[in-house]
Amino acid sequence: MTIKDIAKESGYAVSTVSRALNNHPDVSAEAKERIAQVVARYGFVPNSNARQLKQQQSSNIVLIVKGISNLFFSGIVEQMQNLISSNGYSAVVHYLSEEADEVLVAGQLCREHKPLGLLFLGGNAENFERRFGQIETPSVLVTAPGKNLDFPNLSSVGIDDVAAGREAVDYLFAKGHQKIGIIGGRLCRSQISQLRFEGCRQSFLNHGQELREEYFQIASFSYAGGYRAMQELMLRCPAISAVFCMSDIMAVGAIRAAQDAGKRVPQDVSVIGFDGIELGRYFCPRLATIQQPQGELAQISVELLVSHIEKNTPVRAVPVQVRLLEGESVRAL
Amino acid sequence: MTIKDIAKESGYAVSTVSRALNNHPDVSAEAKERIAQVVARYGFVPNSNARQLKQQQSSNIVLIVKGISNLFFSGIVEQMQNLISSNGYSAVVHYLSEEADEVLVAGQLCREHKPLGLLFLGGNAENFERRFGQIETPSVLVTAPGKNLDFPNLSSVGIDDVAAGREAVDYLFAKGHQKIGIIGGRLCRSQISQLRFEGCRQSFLNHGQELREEYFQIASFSYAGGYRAMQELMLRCPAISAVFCMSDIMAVGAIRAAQDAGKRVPQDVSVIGFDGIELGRYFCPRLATIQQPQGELAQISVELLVSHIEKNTPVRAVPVQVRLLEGESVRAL
DNA sequence: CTGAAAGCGCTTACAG
DNA sequence: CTGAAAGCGCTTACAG
Repeated sequence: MTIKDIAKESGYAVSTVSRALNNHPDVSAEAKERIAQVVARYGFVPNSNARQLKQQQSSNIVLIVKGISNLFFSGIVEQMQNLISSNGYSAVVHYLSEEADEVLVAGQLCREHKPLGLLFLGGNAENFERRFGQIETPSVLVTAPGKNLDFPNLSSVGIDDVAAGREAVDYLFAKGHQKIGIIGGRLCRSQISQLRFEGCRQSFLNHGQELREEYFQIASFSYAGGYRAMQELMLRCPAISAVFCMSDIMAVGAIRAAQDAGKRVPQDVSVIGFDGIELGRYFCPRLATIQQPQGELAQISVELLVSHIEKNTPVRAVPVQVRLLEGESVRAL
Repeated sequence: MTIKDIAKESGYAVSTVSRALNNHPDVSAEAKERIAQVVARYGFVPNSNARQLKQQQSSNIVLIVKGISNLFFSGIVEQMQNLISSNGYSAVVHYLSEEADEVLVAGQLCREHKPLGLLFLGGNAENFERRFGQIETPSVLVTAPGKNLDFPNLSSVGIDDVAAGREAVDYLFAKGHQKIGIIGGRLCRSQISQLRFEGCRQSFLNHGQELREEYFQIASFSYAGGYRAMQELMLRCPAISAVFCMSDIMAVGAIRAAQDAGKRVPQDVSVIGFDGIELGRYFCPRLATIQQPQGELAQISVELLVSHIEKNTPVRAVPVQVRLLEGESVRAL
C-alpha cells in the first residue's frame, strides 16, 4: 500500500494525494475528503523513509541520554516525550553509557538520520568543545554545564552546580555538623562532580574549614556505588556525622550501608542527596535533597529547541533554580 | 557527502562503493582499501533513509514499552539494547502509556518504519487477539501472558503469573499470617493483575479461606498508587497483618504509608512486593519480593527474535521461573 | 486546484 | 571483480 495505490483508488494523481496528506492549502475540499476516505479504509501510513529521504530531514527530535538507569533523567525524558509529541514532532530516545562520547555519537546520528533537533541529557563540556563544531543541527544541552560553550546552534538549560553543591553542605553546617563527608563522581571524568565539589569546597572555607581529601570518596552514580563509598568513608573517617551524596541514588545506597553497619539515619549519621527524584519522597527515611526542577528543565529545553527550529530564535543559556527539600535524613546536632 | 562523492573521490563506481560499504564478498581488496580510506577521511555515514527505502526495511528492532517509569522494564530495556547491538541491529525504544493500545501503535510503526522485529514489554492479550493479525513483523511478547495467542510471528517469554501470585501469598501464610491484603491493578484492565489475583485466590482456598473483596485494593502501578491503596486498606481492614503488592514500586509506596500511619514494617505489618528491582535490595527494610529474572527475559526474547528473523525458526512460548527473595519486610507471626 | 516529471541516496539484478 | 541503470516511495517546483 503506497501513495500510488491511494492515487489510483481515489482517482487523483500522486501529487494531489501527497498534498492532501500533508495538509497543503491548495487542495479542493472534495479531493481532501475522497482521499481521506481511501486512506482511512486502508489504514495507510506514508513510508517515513521515503518522505525523509526526499525532504532531507526527518520530523524526529533525538534525545541523547547518558545512562538508562538514571532515574533523574527518566523523569525528564518522559515529560520531554509528551512535549515533543504535542508540538507535532516525534521523539526518539538514544541511550548511551556514562563513558560514551555523546557528541561523536550525535554527529553520526545526524548524518544517518537527519533529525530536526537534538536534546542532550547529561554530557561533558570537553566533548562539546572538541567536536560540537561539526554538528549543525539545533541542539540543547540539558542539566550539564554549558557555560563558555559558544556555538550558534547550542542552547543550554541547567542549574548552577557550584551553588547547589555549596547549598547542600551549607545546610549540613547549619544543622550543626562539623565532620562532613562527600560522595561523588571521579572529578576528572565527571564535570558536574567537579563543579559540585567546588561548591562543597567553598562551603567548607566559608565555615572556616578546609575540605580534606580523605573526606571525599569517589563512587559511580548507582546504588552500589553509594553503598561501597559509604562503607569506605565510615571506615576511614568514623568521626563523620553527615554525608553529602551527589545523587539521590547514591544517597539511597549510602543510607543502606550505614544501616547495615548498625548506624541509624539520621540519628547516628545524616545524609543529604541530590536531584529530588520521586523515590526520595517514599524512601525511609525521606531523603533530604537538593531538588532540580524536572518539569522546568523539560519544558524550557523543548521550548528553546522548537523555537530555534521553527523561528530560528538565537540560542540561550537558561539557568534554573534548585530547591532544598528537608526530608527526614538529616538531623540537627 | 553521499556515496556518489565517495565514488568520485575513490575512482570507483557507486555500485562498487555500496558493495564495499556493505562488506559484500566480491570486491577486490584494493577497492575495499581505497574506499575505506575515503570514507574514513570524510567520516562518511550512509543515509539510512535511502538505504532503508531501497531495502524495504530497516535494521531496527523496535522495543515497545508500556510505561517509561517502570523500573522493572527499564532494567530489561538496558540489557536488550546491548544484546541487540551486539547482534548487529539497532534498538529503538518507543514508550507508551499504560492505557495505550500497543498493537495499534505497533501496526503504524511497522508501516511507517519497516522495522525488522518488535519486542513488546508489557501488553494485553486482548489487544493482540483483536489486531495482531495485521502485523507480519517477527515479534516477541515479553513479560505478558502470551498463552492462547496463536500467531505464526509471535513468540512470548514470561513467568506464570498465577503461580507467582500464589507463591507470594503462600509465603505470607507460611509465615503465620491469616489476615492478608492484596494491592494490585484494576482486574478488568490489567491482565497480569487478573492472573496474579487468581493465584492469590487459589492460595487463600488452599489455606481454607475465601479471598474477600474488601481485602483487595485497586491501585495504579506507582509509588503514589501503592501509598494511597495502603491507606485505604489500613482504614478498611485494620486487622490485616500482611499485604501482597503486585509490584515493588507499589510496595515501596505501601510501606511508606504504613510508616506514616505509625506502623513499623515488618513488626506491625508485613509487605511483600513483586518484580525484584534493584531498589528493593537497598530499600529499608529490604523488600521481600517475587523476583522475575530480568537477565533471562532479555536474553531469551532477543534470541528468539533474532533467530526468527535470521533463520525463520518457528515461534515459541518460553516460560521462565520466578524466585522468592525474603528480604526484611515480612516477619513470622 | 491538479498532474506529469524529476530526484532524494541508496541497493541490486544484469551484463560484461 | 566492476559499472551502468532501474527503482524504492515519497515531495515539490513547474506548467497548465
